[in-house]
Amino acid sequence: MTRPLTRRPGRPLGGQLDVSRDVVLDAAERVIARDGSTASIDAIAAEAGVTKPIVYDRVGSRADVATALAERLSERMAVAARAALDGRGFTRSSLASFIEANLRTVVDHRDLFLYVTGGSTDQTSLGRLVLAEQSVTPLSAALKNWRQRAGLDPSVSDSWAYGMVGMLQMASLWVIGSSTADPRVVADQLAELLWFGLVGERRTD
Amino acid sequence: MTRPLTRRPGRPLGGQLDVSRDVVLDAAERVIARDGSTASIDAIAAEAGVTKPIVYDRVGSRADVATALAERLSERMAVAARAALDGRGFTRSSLASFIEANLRTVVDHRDLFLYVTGGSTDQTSLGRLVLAEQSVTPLSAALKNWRQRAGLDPSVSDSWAYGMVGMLQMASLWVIGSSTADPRVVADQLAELLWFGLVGERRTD
DNA sequence: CGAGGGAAGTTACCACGGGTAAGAAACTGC
DNA sequence: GCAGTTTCTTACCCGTGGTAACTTCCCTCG
Repeated sequence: MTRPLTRRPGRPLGGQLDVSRDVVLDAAERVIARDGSTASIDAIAAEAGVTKPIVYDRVGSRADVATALAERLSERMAVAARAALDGRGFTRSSLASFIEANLRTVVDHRDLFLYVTGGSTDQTSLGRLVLAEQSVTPLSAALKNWRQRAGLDPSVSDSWAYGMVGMLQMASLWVIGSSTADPRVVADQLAELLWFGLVGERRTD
Repeated sequence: MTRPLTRRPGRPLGGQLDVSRDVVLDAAERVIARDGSTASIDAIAAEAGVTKPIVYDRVGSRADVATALAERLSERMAVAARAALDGRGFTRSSLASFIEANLRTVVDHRDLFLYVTGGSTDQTSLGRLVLAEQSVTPLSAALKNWRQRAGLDPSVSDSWAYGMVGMLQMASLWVIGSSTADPRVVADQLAELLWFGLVGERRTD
């Protein structure tokens, strides 16, 4: 009766695991930061010290992992944006700060951003929409609120929110990939465009 | 000496194939339109009546296929945009037409758009940048030219071009996925934003 | 006209990633 | 002590991108 050379399936000898959903997501972030945005579920599980089915149990499929990380990233972006605004009113300068904070957050989490906006298996692009909506929804609400107070047509809020988020995402991608684009300058130029429009003359609000 | 049940590798009996790069890309478009944006290389090859290595010989890797199709799509968008403008000057109304033409082109080629902007294997998102640049480059040039003539700072052209393309892509994605968003309305609202800016009062250029 | 060599394409294969099924040890309650 | 459940692992399946091996055609050259 020889012991098999390789262990057969079965619960290991150690006690109960204490691997929460957040521990798995933390591991995912670490491995993405270390190995890039192509991190596999296996690698994430290994980093968390567990195996693949645990990831599926605690978080879900790869798309679910991406969505969960998207929530973290957009939350971080919101925090940075709030810190940059810091009670200032809605001005051209504060808009530039808002954009710059978003760009810098993406630069600081380069591979996480790429993982989240990048490839999944099936409907990748529609998955990207899911991420975007986490930023779009509050932005749309803020725009609608502001337009209503100002006596302007609030129905533009959705289009504008999607458009602005898309603008930010593409600018982030550009800044990430280009060595010449400076976040501060890009943010200022995009603020110029959004604030005054293509034909707007420069004012000093 | 029995003949093997399955053919071994080897050149087939028929004459020379006449499958050009464009034939493969045509097949790719058909299968994407039929089966959705998750079409595999195998499926593309089968649709073209050939096998996988032919696709690699004529076009290249999956990323190369996506890039080639991106060229086709952006060319089609440019054609539609030119037709929509049709010699009109640069006005708010023509801007709306330009945006609407782009949105409608994407809607008409829904799955092709998703294939092209969607998942590849490695650096998906950076691949998306490659697609975007096909639209960004001419747009940036046009913006720079126009700003210079108008005596305005032309250095914003790159930021603005990337931002506008990102805005268009995200709006397209939204329109594709939403049943309520109407291309004409969205285009008009985005034109409003881009033309006058967030705080611009409405004029009637 | 026959042999040799490249060109052209097919089959078969590999690696790898997402996702799941089967199974063994450890707890739990009686 | 012992059945039943829980918890986790190993092992597996399948699809896809990408490539190697190999066979046949065809053209050229002696």
